[in-house]
Amino acid sequence: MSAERRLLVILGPTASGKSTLAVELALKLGGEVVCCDSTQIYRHFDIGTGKLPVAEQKGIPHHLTDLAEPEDVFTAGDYRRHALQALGDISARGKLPILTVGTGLYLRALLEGLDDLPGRSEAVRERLRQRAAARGAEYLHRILVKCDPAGAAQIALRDTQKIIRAIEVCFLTGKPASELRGRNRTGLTGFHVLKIGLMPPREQLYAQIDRRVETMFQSGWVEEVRGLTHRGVPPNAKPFTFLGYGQIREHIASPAPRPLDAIVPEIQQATRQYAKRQITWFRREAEVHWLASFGHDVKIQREALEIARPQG
RNA sequence: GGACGGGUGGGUGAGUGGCUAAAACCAGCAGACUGUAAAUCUGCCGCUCCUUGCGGGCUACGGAGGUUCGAAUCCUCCCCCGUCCA
Repeated sequence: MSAERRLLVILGPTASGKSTLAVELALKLGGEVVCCDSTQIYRHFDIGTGKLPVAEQKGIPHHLTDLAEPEDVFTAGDYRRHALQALGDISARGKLPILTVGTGLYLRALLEGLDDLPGRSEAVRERLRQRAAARGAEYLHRILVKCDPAGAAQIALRDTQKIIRAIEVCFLTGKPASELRGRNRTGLTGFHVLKIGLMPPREQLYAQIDRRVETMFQSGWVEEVRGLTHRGVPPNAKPFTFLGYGQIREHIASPAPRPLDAIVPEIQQATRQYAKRQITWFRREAEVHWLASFGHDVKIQREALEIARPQG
């Protein structure tokens, strides 16, 4: 039996410096970076999703970005499949995979696996959406109560998105979704996982977020979006739901656009709220070595290296 | 100087005598979340006390008085703000 392979996980809210830390650690530990971010999956959406510019990658290979076209719907299941492949490849080359995690669900899907459930069915969803439009959102919840009472009890009346998924699973399998949960789930095996979490003080994080959004605009975010619309990416493409992209798209498309001065603070605010949701999720993550500052902080980089360095 | 309109909790803003610590929305805080997850959703949100309860007390709708059993709501005066007429 060969020595167990290792996986280093770096998680933290947006703007906490995960990418920078990952590159520094990769340089010292012979690693390659694997992104775990639901937005960096999409091609051509670069600035606003915070993809690390090639110049800052310092020659370290980065994986699992730019896997999907803007019109695609990429899901946690898709991510899991790609990630397993990438981890295997990197390890086979004798390199250390370093996962930078912004999307908690994707991390969980990779580490703990997903239940063996059918994927989305656009046909089923379309039918349900039509019914919801005709009969009201709470009508869907009543359908769910009929096909999966236990599951319905766990989902809020107005949480249409989760209700639709639960009904979808019922329709596709003929069984209540809640009954199928937790069976046949296989997590990641064969890897020793080490998690490092970045958690700067809230005030500093928020200030950093505000600065980062400004920087994105200075780097040509608006021009990027203009290019996307010229290229014909439809307004209802999924990536236009990502922070900022929808607002900027509208700003460009509107005959009477609101000034950027009004839009920037809104995007900063939405980003802070997003960071809070990430923090809520990550707090529950087990066995994380938490570091209370930013990944670009040299002191933190040293601490992280101490933690990550293989023991004796 | 005159005529209107308006001043409500961190913000916008509803409320014209009791059912109002005051709708709704936003912000803020906390939380949930296994195939859209940068999504979606939930709770709290004046202060305070305790036996934590559809519990008690206090403060609150520009200011000061007044009417009333009872006022954010009615009256008087004053102070601000906006629009219009001079």
